[in-house]
Formats: sequence, C-alpha cells, structure tokens
Amino acid sequence: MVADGLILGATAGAAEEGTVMSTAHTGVPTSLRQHALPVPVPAGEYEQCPVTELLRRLGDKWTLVTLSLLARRPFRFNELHRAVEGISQRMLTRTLRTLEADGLVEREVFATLPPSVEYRLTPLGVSLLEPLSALAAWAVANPRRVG
Amino acid sequence: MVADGLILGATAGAAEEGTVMSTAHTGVPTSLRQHALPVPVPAGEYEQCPVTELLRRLGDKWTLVTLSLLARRPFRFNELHRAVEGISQRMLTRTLRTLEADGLVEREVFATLPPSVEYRLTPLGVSLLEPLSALAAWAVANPRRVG
DNA sequence: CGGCATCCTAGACGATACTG
DNA sequence: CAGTATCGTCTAGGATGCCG
Repeated sequence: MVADGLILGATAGAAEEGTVMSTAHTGVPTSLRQHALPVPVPAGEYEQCPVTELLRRLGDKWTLVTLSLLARRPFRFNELHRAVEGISQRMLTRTLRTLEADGLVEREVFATLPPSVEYRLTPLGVSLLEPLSALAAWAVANPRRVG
Repeated sequence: MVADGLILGATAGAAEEGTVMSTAHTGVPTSLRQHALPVPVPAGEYEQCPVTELLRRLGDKWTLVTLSLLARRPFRFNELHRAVEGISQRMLTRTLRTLEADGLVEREVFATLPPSVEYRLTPLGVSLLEPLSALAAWAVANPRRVG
C-alpha cells in the first residue's frame, strides 16, 4: 500500500510486500516526480530528488576527500591544498564554497598578517559522517572488479 | 593510532583521539593515495578512492532512480523507459550497462517474439540498498536549503 | 522490442596568471 | 596566505535516426 515518505525500503533482506522503493526516490509517487509539476520550471532547472542531489555533490572529484580530512580536525586553506594532493586552487575553493553553501562546512577568517582562514565541519557536516560511513564500508567491502 | 582499513570514523558523536578519517578515504595513508603509486599509470587514469568511485556512479543523473525501481521488482527495458520519465533510451542503456558491469544488476534475455529483456538486482545490488538507505534517510531529513 | 551510432551542448575540471 | 579570472579540455547527457 505504498505509504508516503519512506526511503529505499528497510533492511536489505526483509522484502515484504509493501516495501516502498519507487516512491522512495523522492517520497513522491513516480508519476509526479519530474513532469507533472504544479508549475513549469525554467527549462532544465527543475528540482531533482534530494538523494540523487546529495550523491551528485558527494560524488564529484574532491568533495569526499576534503570532507574526510575536515572530519579529523579544522584545516587552513593551504594546509588543505597540500593535504589533498593534486587538487587545484580553483577546485579547492569551489569545493569548499559548495560545502559551505550546503551547510556542511564553516569558514572562519582570522585577520592576522598574513590573513588565515580556517575550515571546519558544522554539526550538520558531522551528522553526515555516520550514514556516509555505512556506504563507505560497503564500498571498501565490495571493491569493483575491473573489466 | 590510525589502524589500517578503517572507514570514515565510527559514530558521528564519538570523536575519540584515534578516530580514523584521513586514511579512511582509501584505507591508505594520504601521502600514498594518488601520486606515490608503485607503478606510473597511463596519464589521467590512475586509481580513485573506491568510495568516491562509488559515489560518482550513484551520483549520476539516472542510476539512483533506476536502482530504486529495480529494488521493487524486475523490469523490462521499455517498462523502465516509461517508468523513469525523462530518460533517453541512450542513457537508460548506458545506465543499465554500467550497473551490470558493476555487478549490481543482471540482464536476462528471453528469445520471444518480439524479444524481451529483463533487468533485476543481483544479491550485491540488494546488499547496497541497506547502506544507501541510511544516506537517503539523511538526505531527506536534511533537505538542502536553497540560496 | 531493445537496442547501437552519430552529432551536439553544458558543465566539470585543469593550468596558468594575477591580486588584496 | 587565500583567493579570483581566464582559458582550454574532456565527458555526461540529450536528440535523432537506423537495425535485427
């Protein structure tokens, strides 16, 4: 009977009749998800499923490694720049700005000379670590076979 | 003391001294992660962290919604094509092929007339649902604030 | 029905140079 | 130190058309 608002259907093993997986994606019936929107949206910008949206952000090239570092302790900009190894200044800035906009990271400026800026996880950012760990554990336990 | 092979540091609240977060990303010390590889890799193709790799795949535009449908029951190709709403044939094929290559979905061909092809989750695919649910629950509980 | 081949565009990303 | 600006590249993804 497909109750509303359930997520990705319970535990993996227990597949009861009513397990809710298709409404899971947005918590909204499939048929309403993208097209049957109440208001036409500015072409190509209509809302995405929040879960996909989250995974898109975490799935870019540098977000996860940056988060994993900030999970240990606060970092200064160039300190991160060195720690991440391979990231460009441009992408580090962008990654941090996005994380900040999403409320996962906060940025504190110290008016020293030369100036210094510190980045740290917000409580929201910390709260993400737990569910993320479950997925990370799965990824490590089930490494992708090549070719 | 940074034991090897630990993932994204335990529970969110408990931040003990030794919580392992920077080696978490690959299970390998940061300094060895990308550059100090034993063998030089064909420029621009060197290995990624398996966790980031997983999130990149799940984070594309159609993988998650496809998975969420297949989590309910097996689907035929055009049945999926209709259910996903907005996906092109090209991207549905690509998405399914990738999921198949990753061992998350299996494809069965029935030599009927006209031919029919059925897609279903593998046990590995099912096993992914559980950790994924945790993250999905977080995403829904913490919707991103706009601007 | 279930694809594959082709062409095209928008955005992710890297490299480099410049600035308060 | 901590960025911004500009440019070029590469790939995800959409549109369309053909095929067994």
